[in-house]
Amino acid sequence: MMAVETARPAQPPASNRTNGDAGELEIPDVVVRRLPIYLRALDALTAHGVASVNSEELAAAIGVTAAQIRRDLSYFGRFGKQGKGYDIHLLTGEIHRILKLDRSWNVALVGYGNLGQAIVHYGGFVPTTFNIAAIFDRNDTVGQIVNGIEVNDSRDIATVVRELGIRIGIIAVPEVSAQQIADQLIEGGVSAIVTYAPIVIKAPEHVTVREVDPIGAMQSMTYYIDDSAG
Amino acid sequence: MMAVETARPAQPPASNRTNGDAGELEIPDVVVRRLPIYLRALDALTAHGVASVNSEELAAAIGVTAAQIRRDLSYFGRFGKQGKGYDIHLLTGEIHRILKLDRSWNVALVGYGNLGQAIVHYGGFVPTTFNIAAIFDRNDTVGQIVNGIEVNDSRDIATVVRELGIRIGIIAVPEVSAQQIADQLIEGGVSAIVTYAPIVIKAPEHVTVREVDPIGAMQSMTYYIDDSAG
DNA sequence: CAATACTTGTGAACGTTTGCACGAAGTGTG
DNA sequence: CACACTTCGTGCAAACGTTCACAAGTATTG
Repeated sequence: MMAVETARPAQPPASNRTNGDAGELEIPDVVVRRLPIYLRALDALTAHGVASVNSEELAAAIGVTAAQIRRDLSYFGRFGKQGKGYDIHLLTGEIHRILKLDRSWNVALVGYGNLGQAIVHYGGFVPTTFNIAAIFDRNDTVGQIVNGIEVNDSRDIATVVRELGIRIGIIAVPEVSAQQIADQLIEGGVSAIVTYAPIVIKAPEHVTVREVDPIGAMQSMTYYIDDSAG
Repeated sequence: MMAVETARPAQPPASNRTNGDAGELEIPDVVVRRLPIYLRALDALTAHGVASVNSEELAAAIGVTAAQIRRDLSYFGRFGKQGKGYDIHLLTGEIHRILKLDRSWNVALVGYGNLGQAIVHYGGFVPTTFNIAAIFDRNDTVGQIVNGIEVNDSRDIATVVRELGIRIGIIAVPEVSAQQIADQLIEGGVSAIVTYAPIVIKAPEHVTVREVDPIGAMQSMTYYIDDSAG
């Protein structure tokens, strides 16, 4: 797939670089986006019973350079050990902490059509990290009970989201209403949005938007298909 | 969503830069990935009855700079008109041609679980551009007729894909078997793969792989969520 | 415990991508 | 048809991201 993402230069610790000492560096968004990939590779290694890994091995597993991995991690601290590599358990923990994945996040899903249902029933959600805590739709699915929660009317997004303190939204509705849904989510206090609608969502600075766009991905891949041969 | 993509420095026309004249320039993959976004914005404008647009307006609609749009398009030709802007119909046609979207592509879908079904029933497929021509699965869905085509057994991927001359594959299966599926698609002659499985797919140079990763997107967004308040 | 081997973290070099700013080319009006 | 206005396409420079290469630290072996 492909992503059109609201690029963000990173701001979290953002102690305004007083200089000298250990002034928190500005962390590129590309780096932040790679951390989940490292996490997956580490999980796979753990599943294979490996306990330690060096940057070269990890790089080979992911398909990047070892230098990139070392540099990426160095933005956040010194997690490796010279002559040895990285302790997988420790590194996994550190990345979880960095990404704030060492807690549970409630998520609001808007749109309970084919796609929304596929998302809800997706088993791959890391169980304790993301938890679909509210579902919204407009049609006859409203009122239906799914996974123990009731499908709400889309009109109540802002209210319900605010009540539940939800900070993450997933938009799985047709493109026409996507911007409006985004606005309501933001009004409700959401500050991270994953959208499947193929439009550019406008959002204020402090809201991160990531677009899931398989069609765009395909459209850009055909460029590379060598069609000369029959 | 988010994408871990096999970055490709572009190679298509790739006349090996003899120099001087109009030597086809090496086109950055970032640029190619932005073209579908331009296309969507242009479509939206057309739907609003607009016939002509300048780089500044287009940029505002997408959320990028006007210079970037002009530069991106300049890689492929001179589609604008000074003092006037771009003719939307013309530009749309050019981008379609560039991305080879001025024809129909058959696509193979592997995995007919919740996700696969959502993909098949997704109305947003530009009707004539991408056409799901083969579906594969392993379970009891094999033999079922969907949209006029039969669900095939995953074991026959390479054969069927080759017979139908399919060049694009979508992987919507659990992660464990994803690499194996990719291998079979490639064996069948596919050279573009969109995968929803959260693993890094290994593929030869000439195959483009784009990963659709909503979970990764969420995991990286939590980094930016300011959780200090409430 | 000295010598050898390994691997990190990072300064500096490099390559890529973005944005500025302006000449050239077009439009439109009186 | 001359002049004012608009907007593209692009040379150039700055910003950004990646990779090289090596000093410094850690492990291992005889």
